[in-house]
Amino acid sequence: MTALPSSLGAVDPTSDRAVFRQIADQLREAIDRGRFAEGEKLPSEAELVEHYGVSRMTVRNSFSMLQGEGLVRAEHGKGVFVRTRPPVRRLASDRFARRHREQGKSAFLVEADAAGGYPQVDSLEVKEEKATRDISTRLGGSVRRVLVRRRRYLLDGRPVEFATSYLPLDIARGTRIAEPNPGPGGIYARLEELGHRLDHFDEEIRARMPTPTEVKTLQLASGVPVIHLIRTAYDTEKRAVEVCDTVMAADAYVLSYRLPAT
Amino acid sequence: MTALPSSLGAVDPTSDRAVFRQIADQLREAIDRGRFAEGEKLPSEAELVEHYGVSRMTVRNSFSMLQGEGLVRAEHGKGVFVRTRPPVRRLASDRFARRHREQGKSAFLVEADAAGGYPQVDSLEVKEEKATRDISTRLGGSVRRVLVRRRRYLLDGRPVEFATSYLPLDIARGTRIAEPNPGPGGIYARLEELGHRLDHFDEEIRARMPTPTEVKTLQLASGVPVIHLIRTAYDTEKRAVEVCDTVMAADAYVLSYRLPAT
DNA sequence: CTCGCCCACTTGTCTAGATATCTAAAGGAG
DNA sequence: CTCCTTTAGATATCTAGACAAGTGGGCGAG
Repeated sequence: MTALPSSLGAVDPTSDRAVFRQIADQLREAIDRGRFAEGEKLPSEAELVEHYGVSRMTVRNSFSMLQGEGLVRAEHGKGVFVRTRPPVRRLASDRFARRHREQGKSAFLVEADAAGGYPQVDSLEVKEEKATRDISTRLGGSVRRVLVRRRRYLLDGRPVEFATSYLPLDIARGTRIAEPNPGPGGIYARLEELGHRLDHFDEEIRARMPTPTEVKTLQLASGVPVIHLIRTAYDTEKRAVEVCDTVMAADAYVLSYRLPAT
Repeated sequence: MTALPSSLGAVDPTSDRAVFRQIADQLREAIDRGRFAEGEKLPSEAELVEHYGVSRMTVRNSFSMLQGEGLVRAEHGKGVFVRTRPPVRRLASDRFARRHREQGKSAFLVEADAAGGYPQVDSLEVKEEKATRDISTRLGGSVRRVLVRRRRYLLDGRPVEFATSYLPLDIARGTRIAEPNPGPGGIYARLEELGHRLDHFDEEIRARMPTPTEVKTLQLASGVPVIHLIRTAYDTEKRAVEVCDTVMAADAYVLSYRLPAT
């Protein structure tokens, strides 16, 4: 029973609750109560082994619980730290409003400015592909090949969002939309110039754990889910002119919508 | 190298990638390819130990990775199974439309009917409490005490959502809203009868891993995040008349919004 | 003083067990 | 036939230790 800086309690080996859960409970509560501040290092495995008189695997099991809950982050060779919350991006439902496009800014830049962060876009890829069944359905059902635009957004150097846009070839081929940089106001501005006046967007939102690919692309810590948003843009002719599939680091986003009560 | 039903490959102990990751990769790919169907049992730990020639902890480590990704679910004494996706509830942005209230149905029942499931509401609790700073701010800043309505929603017997509504006392006290069953059309219908004609709702959406309490309340499997939705209802006088804090099992929901392009 | 090596400390990975508990099916008592 | 017990097989928990690998500070060579 060494004197740990936080003076954690003891565990009851005869309890129904597994020892590693009891240890996790105590650490969780200490974090919640602020005994360990954001970014602060927790006691090392060796210290907890000695304090609780348990095996190292038991302590590691506790840490892995807390990691799964997104409470802590382990750094090889350094220690286990209380996770810090990154600055969040607030996505308002008016982010695609025409008035923003007319100022020549893309939705991402508008948001980043508001949040005061430093925005970047990378891994830009533009090409033609065969549409999946799902994308084809969302685009109206008769679309076979599509123009695909992939890009990753970073805020203050940290990747936060990975987006893929799909557009019917008869609309996008040979236009500025098929170029890496579509120009001021983004592809929505170009669509309107091409005569597709936008009417509304449908957004579908899911949340789930990331795939290993997404963990790499978004550099996600364990215990951080992703928000999966699929947006379909419709023009005033009721035609679906774009599907945008977006995967966002859930700890970096708050989505915000306004619904009429009528 | 026993003949496993799925004939998984071998691992390379000299590889940079940890053995338990390689095993997890192979199982993940087998699941993705449909070699193991939804709900199907994976090979037991003992079988994989023999197949790969590794220790049991290594296999368990692989399983725990897949569990964290929400891909599989372990059942004590039975085995490890590919997770089945529950029926999802699609929450449309018109779910609070007046026309639904006027039919005397609450939003949850309207949705459940559409999905063909069997809806239930339980752990109903109605009482007065001191407002937290956050709730007070959302209700306009000057509210000290609030009426609190807590309830849990179940679909086909499975808990899917836990919601807490906060209403200013000067609006709700002594009305039908303060009773466990607020009557046809729910509390929004009562608010309108009380002269608070609803104008719009603001919704804030986050996704994160559940707290231990939420895991219990929603009976969440590991690797399932929650969607945290905070809705504020405004009447035509621009007054916030209700804040509803909702935690949903993310694997049971798809949220859907329609945004005007203007 | 600076650079590079070494060392202490940390987490990551893996082994080889032991015991507990849960499940489901088989078998025996009534 | 029904009900209880047994048993095999499954996961859950825990121990004790080993080696690998990343981090950062100290120290000695130059």
